[in-house]
Amino acid sequence: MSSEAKKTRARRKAERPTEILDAAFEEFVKNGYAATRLEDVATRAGVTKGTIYFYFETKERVFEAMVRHVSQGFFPDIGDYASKLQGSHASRLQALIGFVYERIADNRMSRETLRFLIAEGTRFPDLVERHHDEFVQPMIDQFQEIIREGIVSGEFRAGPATAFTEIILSPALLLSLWALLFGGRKKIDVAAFTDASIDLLMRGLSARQT
Amino acid sequence: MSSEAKKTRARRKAERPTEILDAAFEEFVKNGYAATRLEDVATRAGVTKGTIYFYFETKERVFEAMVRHVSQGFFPDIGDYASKLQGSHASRLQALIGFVYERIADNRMSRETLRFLIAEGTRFPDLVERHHDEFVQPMIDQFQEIIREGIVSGEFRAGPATAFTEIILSPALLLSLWALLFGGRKKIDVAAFTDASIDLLMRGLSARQT
Amino acid sequence: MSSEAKKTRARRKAERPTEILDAAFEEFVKNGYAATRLEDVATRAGVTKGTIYFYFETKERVFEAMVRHVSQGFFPDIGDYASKLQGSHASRLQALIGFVYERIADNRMSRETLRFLIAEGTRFPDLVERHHDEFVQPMIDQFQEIIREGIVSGEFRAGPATAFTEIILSPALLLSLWALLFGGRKKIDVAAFTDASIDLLMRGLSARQT
Amino acid sequence: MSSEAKKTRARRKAERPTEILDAAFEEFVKNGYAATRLEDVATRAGVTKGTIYFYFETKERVFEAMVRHVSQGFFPDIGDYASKLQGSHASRLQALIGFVYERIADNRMSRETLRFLIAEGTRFPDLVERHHDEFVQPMIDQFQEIIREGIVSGEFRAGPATAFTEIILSPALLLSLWALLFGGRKKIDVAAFTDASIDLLMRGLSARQT
DNA sequence: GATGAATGAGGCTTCATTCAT
DNA sequence: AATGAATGAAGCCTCATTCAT
Repeated sequence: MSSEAKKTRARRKAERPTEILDAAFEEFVKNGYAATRLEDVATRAGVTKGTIYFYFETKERVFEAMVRHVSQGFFPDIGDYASKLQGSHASRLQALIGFVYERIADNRMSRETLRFLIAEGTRFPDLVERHHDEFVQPMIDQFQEIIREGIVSGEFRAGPATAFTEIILSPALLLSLWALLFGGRKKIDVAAFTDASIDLLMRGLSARQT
Repeated sequence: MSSEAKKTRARRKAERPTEILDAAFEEFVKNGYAATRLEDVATRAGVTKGTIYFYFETKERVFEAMVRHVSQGFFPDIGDYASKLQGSHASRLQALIGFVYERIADNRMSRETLRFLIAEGTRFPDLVERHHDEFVQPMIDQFQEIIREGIVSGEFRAGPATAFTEIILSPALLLSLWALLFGGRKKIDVAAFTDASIDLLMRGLSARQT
Repeated sequence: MSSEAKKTRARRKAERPTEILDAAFEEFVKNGYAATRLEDVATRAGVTKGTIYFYFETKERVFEAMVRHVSQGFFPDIGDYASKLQGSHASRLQALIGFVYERIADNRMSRETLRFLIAEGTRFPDLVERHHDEFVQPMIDQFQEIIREGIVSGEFRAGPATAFTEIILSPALLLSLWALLFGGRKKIDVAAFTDASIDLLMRGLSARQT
Repeated sequence: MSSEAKKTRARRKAERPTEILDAAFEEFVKNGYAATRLEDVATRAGVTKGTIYFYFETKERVFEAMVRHVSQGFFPDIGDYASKLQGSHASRLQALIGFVYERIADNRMSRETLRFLIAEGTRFPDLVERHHDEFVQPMIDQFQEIIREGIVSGEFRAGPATAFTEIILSPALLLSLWALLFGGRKKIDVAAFTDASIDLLMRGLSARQT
């Protein structure tokens, strides 16, 4: 008997929505929002169409719930991580950049969520808004804070880029987009790319010449 | 009699495909590939459904032709522009970055093309491939060349980032994505952002401390 | 409550394909394959368009299934019938000819199936093949056998026609075609025609002068 | 310069309708009435769609004209042929049967016309009517006459089949249908089949035993 | 809770027909 | 006479959604 089969009915029931959303993620990734059939989602989740409608009102709600569901997974605790960092502001910034690049840019779920937001953002503006408020802005704020403190401490210079902390995220975005667009064909060495980005950014921000 | 009606049949015919593709661009931007009805494209172009099928085989072909059509407009001559640049490598690099950021990142057609490629790249892999070969790679090559020469001349240092010239494009991508995702809501001052990016990048690349 | 409405869902479902195929037969007879709209088939069957597509993949599949469906009805047991025949070979042959002429040539479903095969055989070659193997060839074989035995027993002469048993079927075909082409306008008395054909054929095959 | 190109404009013009109908025949044979596109007919005829509409009002008229056109070719003069026959009634009947079987049953145009009439007879009842009156009935009448005279002269017996002269045509129909249905796959040796049919029929009709 | 048969609106595509040139 | 661009009605097929069981 499989571990799946061993589960109690109550336990299985509680997991149904999650299973559906996981299946939805794969199907929406494969075909995009409009071209995905709820029937295929159901099949992948091991249920039937009707069951999906028991848990979700419409296809749009499935999509929204799916985006929320996968969003939880890939960025659990940047605040947590940031608060535990030690050392100079420069080293903390480096660590944070590395964390973001590897946890986000190089993460399939994060990447495909970005695709969903770009592709369907017009249809689902709330999703974009939410994503910005819950993930993007806090991330920027973390960087902002370290940089501001670093300037105060004299490690970083107060250049114009400090007004656009987003710039620090941009290489990560490029990494994501590259993967979304060129997939396996034009691979970028994430670790090397991250190191190069950190080198460039740190030097650009630094108050002194290394 | 409208100016449209005055045109000869032959002249009208020659313009029809372009008119259809322009209309297609607007409709695909508004709704995305799948949710766009060719009937609406036709109406916007001032023709009927059947006429579209006289010029294009399928909806997919319309989409592909549309992407190719708009792609021609927004990046006519980066090689041209680059070859005319004078002065130090640093100043030439700055000029090129400014050119790219303003002509591409801050251009609606370019931006929406990026959305098309991200959203529908899986369905239209040839389009992505083509875009890479004709636009992305040449752009990277231009930057590559200036940087390499700048290193030889001693203006730039041979840091790890020189192996990932794409990084220089990344703030421009962020600019594009920001516009695609947050549209009018969270505006970024393009000029100031460009200046900040240039400052950061130039300082990061520079061989000496300013 | 109609008797239809009383039936359980499961029972209704089991009958649906048959109901659809019966309706399809009538519509395809009325308009031919291409000019028949699946919507009309649906209406006649008391369902909607979508239901047809729940049971059949395409219009072509509906047509194929319809031909198979009606084919089952009109020729249940020629082998059965032939094996039960008694008496001289001549009388057995006569009985078999009568059976074929009345059950097949004078049967609307059989006749219209012949029209389908002639009209759409190019588009549905498998249907023709199948029809030949399951109905035509076995029928010919039955005649063949009786004639061969009749020759051995001295009842029939070994003329050249014994190599073309199909000839015996030809008056039946003419009967079918006449009905298909001239319908009610130029009626042929089937019984009299059958008798005349039998008379002619039997005399043509017979070894002695009557 | 091809012989085609040498023709005067006036001469070519006079042949246009014929060329169109010849092309129409081939296309209608290939696809059937409904599935044939006038555009393809035009292309095959070396003209454009508009030209067809210059000569014919509608697709239906093209089809009707085409059937009439090909009908003229394949049975020019059965009356002529019959009137020239010499010898006994039996030998004249044999000759006529042979003529019909070889000129009609074994003729592609005749055969495909039969298919057109069976497939589209419901849509074009006039065509069927016309065909019956101009070709079928005269043919039957010819046979009728010879047989009647043969009975008077004592060559044929006055069996029931003499009331159904059509029977004599039935092997020819079978030959046609076999070709229409099974095409090249299940070939019948026309000459041998004709001989066998004649043998069977003549013996069936004959007043004496051979 | 779950199923899956049934619905029907909607969109892509085809093609006979028209008509300005 | 001939062309071929343009029209628009029509039909196949899809699939989100419903609901009786």
